[in-house]
Amino acid sequence: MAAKTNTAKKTDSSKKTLVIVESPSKAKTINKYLGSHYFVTASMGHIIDLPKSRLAVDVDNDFKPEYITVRGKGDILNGLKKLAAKSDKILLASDNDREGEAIAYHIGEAIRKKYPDIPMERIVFNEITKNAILDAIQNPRQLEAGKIDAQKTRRILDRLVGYKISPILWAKVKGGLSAGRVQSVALKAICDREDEVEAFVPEEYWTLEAQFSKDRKTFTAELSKIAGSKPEFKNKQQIDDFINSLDKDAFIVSDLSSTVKSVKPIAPFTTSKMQQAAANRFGFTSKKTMSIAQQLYEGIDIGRDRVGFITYMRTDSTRVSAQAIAEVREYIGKHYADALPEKPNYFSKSENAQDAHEAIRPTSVLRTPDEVKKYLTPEQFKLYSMIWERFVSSQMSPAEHETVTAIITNGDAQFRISKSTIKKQGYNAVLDVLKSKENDKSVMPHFEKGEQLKFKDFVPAQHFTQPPPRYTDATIIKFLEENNIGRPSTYAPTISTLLDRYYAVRKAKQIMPTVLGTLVNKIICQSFPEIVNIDFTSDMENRLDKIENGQDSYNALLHEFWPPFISKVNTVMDTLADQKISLDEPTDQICEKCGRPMVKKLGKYGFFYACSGFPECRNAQAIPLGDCPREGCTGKIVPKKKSGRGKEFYGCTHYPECDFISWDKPTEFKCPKCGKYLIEKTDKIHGTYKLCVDPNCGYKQLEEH
DNA sequence: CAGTGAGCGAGCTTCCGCTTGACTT
Repeated sequence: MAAKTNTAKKTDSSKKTLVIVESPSKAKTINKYLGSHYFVTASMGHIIDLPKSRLAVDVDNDFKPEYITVRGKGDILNGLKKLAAKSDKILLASDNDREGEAIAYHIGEAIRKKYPDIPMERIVFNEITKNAILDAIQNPRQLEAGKIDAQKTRRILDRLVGYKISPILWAKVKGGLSAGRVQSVALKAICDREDEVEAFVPEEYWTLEAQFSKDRKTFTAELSKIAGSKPEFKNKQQIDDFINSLDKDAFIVSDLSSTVKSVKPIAPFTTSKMQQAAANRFGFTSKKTMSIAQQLYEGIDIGRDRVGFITYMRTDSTRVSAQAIAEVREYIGKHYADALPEKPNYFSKSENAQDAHEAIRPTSVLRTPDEVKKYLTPEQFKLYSMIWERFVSSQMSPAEHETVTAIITNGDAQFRISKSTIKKQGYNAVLDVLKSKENDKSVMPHFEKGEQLKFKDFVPAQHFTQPPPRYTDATIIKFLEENNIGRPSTYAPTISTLLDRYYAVRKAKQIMPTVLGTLVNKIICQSFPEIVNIDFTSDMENRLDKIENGQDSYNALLHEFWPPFISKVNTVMDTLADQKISLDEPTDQICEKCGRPMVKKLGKYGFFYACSGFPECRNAQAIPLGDCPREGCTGKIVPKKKSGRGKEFYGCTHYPECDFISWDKPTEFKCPKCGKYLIEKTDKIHGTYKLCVDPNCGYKQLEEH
């Protein structure tokens, strides 16, 4: 009897508790906190989902979804089951948000099918600290049906929209195209902006500055008002007339004022803000930013240890753990004592943040950029420095700027000159960017009120109004985030989708629609205006919140949405004519074989030049990326592949007469030294830099920043 | 780590949201 109890006890204590999280890096960290009585492992995101190959939603049967194990995730699921068999308890610890709840539910169900008796609990934490994890384990809860239902509804709605509208595009335009709740809104924004750019008519206007001398120095004031309103000069005649109307001996300093402005530091990074800042400061694409951030998150070798440098990089929260606040306050107190506020700064969270993770911040502020530079690639260093600076500054005191302004009057005309100085550096002390801006070079002498000034010259300047800027990675992400469309994990992939489908191209950071993108957008806007209206997603989110709170049944939204939607889909499919407008774009190339003009076409591998005489003339050419650098060769460099597969390389169109060949893709830039094209290289010492194709030339252009 | 030379135009596709490596000389 006693022996039996003993055995049972022994078996029990030899079993462990299984903790399942989403990210393997997170699993590693938590493993360190929990020790040997726990298995901590990762699901790597969703493992159960709708199959990719068919709709898999029974629209006649209450929208019952058909869920399967995601392709390629079978091994992970089996691994989880194996660990489950060795465990006497399972803690479902996926992220604390709508998707995480669904992941927990799916994993729980899959394991329960095989091992119905292992007890399971749901635990959540929104920071990866030892205390937070131990606290979560002490306070398990049940799965939240509302969240799971909300996720299911979201998933099905997106499936119905995407898989019902895309086939219309296949039928009416061409195969392989796609539409969806998120990508189609992004495409519409890009097309709308292009329309504005095209419709824009620049208007001429003139501004006026006046130069004076005082104390043997020249200073400049700009015309700010005439008779109390903003000056408007449309042409040279108008500005000349105005200049002639002024009395050059009547410039009087009429007013002096000074204002002190306090500028608060901004919140630490969320995903979208980090992507925007990295795009604006370093010109990184959002894809590149995320890949570098992933490296910093997963860990960098420092000596014999490997540590994660930043917290999780896909987040919509600006929240910071108490532990990190304490650490950064101690750091600020030591290094910037006069910029340590009495209390920590808190930043309100965005309305729709699901708040499963902290803000993006360094895992330890003690790893200063300078100290860890030697472990990082140049690009990792740039991104890490930016994250570190933003976080430290976010917990510092405001900066104070003083602006002194003098108003100079002449009749009813007012000129002004102002100069800003930093009174208190505050959080700026830690920001590299702003340090360089400090030396304001404008001259501002000391004035007395009523003083008459010694006039020197007028400087009129011609300007033209500028069109609105096209979207960039930074601004399209800002647009999506502000309208709560898409999530931190999808901003970068959404841009990639638009580029992969050839709906848009990126030229010198600007995102512009192609002929195809414009056509697809036109069809969707005409046939499904409600889907690409930004209210569609916010209305959906409101309904999902109600489902989550139990105020709405999970499929009421789908029952309302579906009948008018599918009837519209059917009508459009039956009535919309094939889009016969040609997607071909004219070029200035002439066909070498028959002399007809070549056109730019879109094939399944991207754009190419083809003879406009197709099918009589089947001449086709790759799009040249630059001129052949060989001395005396008039060929062009085009992308090539070994029998259609493998890594792309670049060769001369005059092959085999010219055998120039290279792995390096030409950039759009020309060498300022010899005129041949530049290539881009990345290495550990210089980061990404441009280089002349011709090693004999040797020109090298390192990136600034 | 080195390695290199096709063809596209009509042919089976697609969503959003979680998460990382992986096709195979």
